[in-house]
Amino acid sequence: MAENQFTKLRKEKLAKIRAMGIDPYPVESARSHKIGEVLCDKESRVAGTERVILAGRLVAMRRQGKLGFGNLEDDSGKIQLYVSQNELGEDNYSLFKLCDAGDFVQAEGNLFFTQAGEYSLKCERITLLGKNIRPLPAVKEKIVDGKSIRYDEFADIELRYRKRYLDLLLNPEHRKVFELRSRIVSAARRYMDSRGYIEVETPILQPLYGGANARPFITHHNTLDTYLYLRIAVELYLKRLIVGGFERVYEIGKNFRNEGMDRTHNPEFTMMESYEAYSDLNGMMDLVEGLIKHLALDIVGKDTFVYQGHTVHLGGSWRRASMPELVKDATGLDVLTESEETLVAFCNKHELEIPQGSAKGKLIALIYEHFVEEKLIEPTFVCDFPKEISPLAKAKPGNPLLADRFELIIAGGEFANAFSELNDPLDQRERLEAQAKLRAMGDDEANVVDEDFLEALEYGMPPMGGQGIGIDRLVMLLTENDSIKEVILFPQMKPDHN
RNA sequence: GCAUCUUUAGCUCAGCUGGUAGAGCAACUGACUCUUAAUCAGUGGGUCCGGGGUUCGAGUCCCCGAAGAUGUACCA
Repeated sequence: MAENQFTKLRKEKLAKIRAMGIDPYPVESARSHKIGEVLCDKESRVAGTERVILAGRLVAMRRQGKLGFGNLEDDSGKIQLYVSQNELGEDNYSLFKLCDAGDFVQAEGNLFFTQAGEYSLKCERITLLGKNIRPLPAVKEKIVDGKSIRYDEFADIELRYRKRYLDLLLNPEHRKVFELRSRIVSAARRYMDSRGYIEVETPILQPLYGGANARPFITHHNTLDTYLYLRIAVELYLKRLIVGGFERVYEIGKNFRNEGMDRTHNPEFTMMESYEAYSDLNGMMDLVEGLIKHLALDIVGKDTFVYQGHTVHLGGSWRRASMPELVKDATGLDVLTESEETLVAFCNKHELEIPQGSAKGKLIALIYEHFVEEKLIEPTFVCDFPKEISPLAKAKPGNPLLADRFELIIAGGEFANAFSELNDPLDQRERLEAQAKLRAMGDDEANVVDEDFLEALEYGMPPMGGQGIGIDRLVMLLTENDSIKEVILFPQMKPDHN
């Protein structure tokens, strides 16, 4: 960014400060209290003679000649500084006069109430800890009846994403979203840990990618002179760990999918996947429902959320429904008994675009997605997916056309995906080879055949349940944000050419 | 990807049927020893998102492009 009038003036101040023999970026600081600490027990602190040293960012200045007020903020709170030449002496006060809103300072003195009754630090010494040379956007705040009214709010959405540090600094409600995200993720870890799961880390750079239908990012390793893929899912590696004898594993981490970006998609996003030996689809429903309810009720503290224009209730017992029945209720079509030709005709009639190489299973999913999914507002486990589009899931007992799989739908969107995992190595090979044929026919999101994974299965894998939850979307719901960019600190943005 | 809207000072915004750019805050100078959106007086500050075009004249009209938002299609 080019130098502007502001940075030029502040660099001149910097030179003046240095000419006074003061280092504007000293190594040492000596904070005795966080601001939040001294905001408690105000009366007794004022009555006593306790000296405190506070440190933080100067966020506002009100100067009047040989007296001035500033607001000092750290991550625990904000307090007013009372700065007078009488207390500081001329030299130190002249340093204060060179300070700007945005500087980091250390202030030493006693706590007192001003004539206006505001709890403040009466400064006896101001030390500069870090000079600012680019002014912060001038947001002003007034407290009326305990509620904050902000003027000239830093509100430009694009700037908020591109300069997230300013958003966090100037918009406390956005900082709270990320604090809550952090608590949600750590609570999810504790929830899994307390159920005997161990957290693992598997490769992000993979020689083959798999575990989902998606196009990958490709990168290159110089020393190996080989192409690698950024993972699109962790499924196949976690299953290898179950083969290796771990019975309960989970991973929370980034996946990368080389696809479009919009309100609910970022190219890199966070998933939690878990696998549990000797469990199955029902076990996964209990796990997912228990986890999300715990996060809502115990961490966020409520069970009703407004999301994407809908009011969603997470309390109560969640509905478990069958995809073919849902489709039948919505369209009258019995997708299990109707012929593929009938389904094609139905899709054509409703102008649903049929992807290349779609067989019956894909048609059923297509019809479901258009006529059912977006209408499912309250949490619903949609079971009985077509087996054909579930290449890593076991067949449903008693119905070879269906998979023992569910997706959790809330407010018309997918929040989790789970199966009774396929552990028959020969069946798995057939399914992946069928996927490879789809690829050959032009479906570039179909799975690839991972021989190393198939070999692992051949050594034997116990029956198990596995699930994946999209963490970003869960945080969107739990923080009531309709855009994924609001819950990712640094969302992917196109280069800014201006 | 397509459609619509937005882009003007550091921030938030105004700018009419085309006439040569404004406000508040921030900044700077001065006054001010209990202010708190401090106040008062004064001053400076612009690639009007970028590039073309029409016109005597374009922030404004037309075309191309960029970024963002929203809707829509596909993927979590």
